[in-house]
Amino acid sequence: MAYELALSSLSDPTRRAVFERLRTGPMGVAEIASGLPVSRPAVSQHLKVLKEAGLVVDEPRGTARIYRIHAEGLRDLRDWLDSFWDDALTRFKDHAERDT
Amino acid sequence: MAYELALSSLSDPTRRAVFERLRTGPMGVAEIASGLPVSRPAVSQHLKVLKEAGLVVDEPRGTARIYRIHAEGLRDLRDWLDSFWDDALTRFKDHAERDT
DNA sequence: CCAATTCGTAAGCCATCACTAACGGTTAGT
DNA sequence: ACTAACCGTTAGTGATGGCTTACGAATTGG
Repeated sequence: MAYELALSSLSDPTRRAVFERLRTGPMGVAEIASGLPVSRPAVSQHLKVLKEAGLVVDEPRGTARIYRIHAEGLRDLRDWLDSFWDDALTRFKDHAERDT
Repeated sequence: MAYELALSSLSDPTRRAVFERLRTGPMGVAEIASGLPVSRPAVSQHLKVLKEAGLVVDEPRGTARIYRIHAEGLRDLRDWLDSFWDDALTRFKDHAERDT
């Protein structure tokens, strides 16, 4: 039901870069921005989108705010993709049965 | 390596509608357009994008041109998503071992 | 209490993209 | 050969969205 948000969120290259940067572990906004060719506020905006899509979670840590990947947010998208394989298999099966 | 194209292609709602319309089976452009709130050329443009992303294949059939889903085009995207689960599991494992 | 650090937000600019309308090409049938 | 059906492409327009700069909020440490 929420795979649309995950798709639109991950469609942007910079946002994917932010997301993949978190693969190395949780970190703050400034640390994410360093190493990316965009400003810190831009990263903050991207994180907001990723958070609304359920792909990241944040936690206050002093003055900083630590972000980390929330892989569960990808579940709906994954299920949606899998349904196409099921359809493809069913269609292939029907096609095979039609030849008998 | 081509999951970026699949993501950007499926990020558009209308394009997703076109893609899901083909779930019911192969059909022509006019048939896809009927039932969608956009014009036929718009559908044609979306199909071009989906084709470049390897998500659909087309085949001439008289004056018509039949499109159908090419599920294999989703494989790279699927693999990419799965890699995040692997990372999540590894991270969880490391976290558990740290507590021992 | 004051200064420094870290971050989110608002405003504005610019590029990208989806959409329509009009045209041209190709095939099937008479 | 002519007509009809089906489709792809182009040009132009309007809207969406990402980026930067500037500002304000919250917390830590001296």
